[in-house]
Amino acid sequence: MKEEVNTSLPETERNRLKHALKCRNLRPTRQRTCVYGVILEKRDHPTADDIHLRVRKKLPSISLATIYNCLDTLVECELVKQVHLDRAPTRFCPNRTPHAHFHCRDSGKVYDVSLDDERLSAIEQFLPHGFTADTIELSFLGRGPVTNTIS
Amino acid sequence: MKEEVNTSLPETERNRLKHALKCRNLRPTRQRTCVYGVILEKRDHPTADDIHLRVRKKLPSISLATIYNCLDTLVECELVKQVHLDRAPTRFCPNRTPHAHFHCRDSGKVYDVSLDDERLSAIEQFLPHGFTADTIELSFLGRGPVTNTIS
DNA sequence: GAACAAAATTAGAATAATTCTATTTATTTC
DNA sequence: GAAATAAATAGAATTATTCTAATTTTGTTC
Repeated sequence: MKEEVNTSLPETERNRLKHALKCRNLRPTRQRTCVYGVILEKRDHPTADDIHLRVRKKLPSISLATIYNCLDTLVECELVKQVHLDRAPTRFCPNRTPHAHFHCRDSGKVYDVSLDDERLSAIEQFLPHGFTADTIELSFLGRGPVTNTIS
Repeated sequence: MKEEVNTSLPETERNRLKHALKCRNLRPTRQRTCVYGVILEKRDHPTADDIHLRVRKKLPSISLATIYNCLDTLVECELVKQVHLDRAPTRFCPNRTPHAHFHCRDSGKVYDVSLDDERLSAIEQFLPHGFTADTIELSFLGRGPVTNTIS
């Protein structure tokens, strides 16, 4: 039995997802759509576990294994990027434009740092002859701008 | 009882370690010395587990927890860097000069990609105003130079 | 639209990485 | 050399991720 569940993914993104999946002979299942929706909804670099908690509000029976499956598919489709910081669980990011990440030691927050074409190609040129990269990950660890505190 | 074990760390590195530890009021224990020695010996970006196996040849009773403790200390002392690739265990690298990492999809090998001052400061300038980073991690995922294969 | 094949999901177990806790051992300081 | 502190230890605990085998869903063919 197929229940209709609103996985509330805006038209543009839904089409982007459908298209990217179709190119690879994969199906836009409810689970994949919903996982993608949740990642787009709150762009705070959630872990698989965070995503599981959020998706369960819409698809209460979804398992963590499926979350990982869906995420792997989305990464394959280049709709989502993985972020590897510290000895911490992998985080996921739907920002498809070239960008780096900044991880604040104080707040734990992760910020996107956008990279224009010039910067991106500068980085690509770091590679010695014979090496080609399909994925570049750049991350900073430090302190972000001082936020107001009660002092 | 103190057994003398040769942890075979060359003079220069031994001094570097001693100095870095002293600055932070930490002690150059046999375990720390040996872990550092092993990391310097074979610069293949080993995991904590790899390091455990290697150190045990010299200090057979050392525990994995101590390996992690020592590694954390060495990272704190800026003698060792952590490398975070994929959803894989953290690797450790004794290259103290600025460099990026290249991870080969085919062989799984990790290469250091050295960064001169110019490149490093170019990267630092990516950060928006108000952000300061003490650690920068840049990694590439792709294919390395083709090695000879039996075809 | 029934029947089959292929793809995807599922629960839960298994594995593996890392951290924690409580105890023991070693080192420094007085 | 005793007290105080730091570090190491074993092993348990926790957590992240993967795997397995069974079930459900989807797509295709007749």
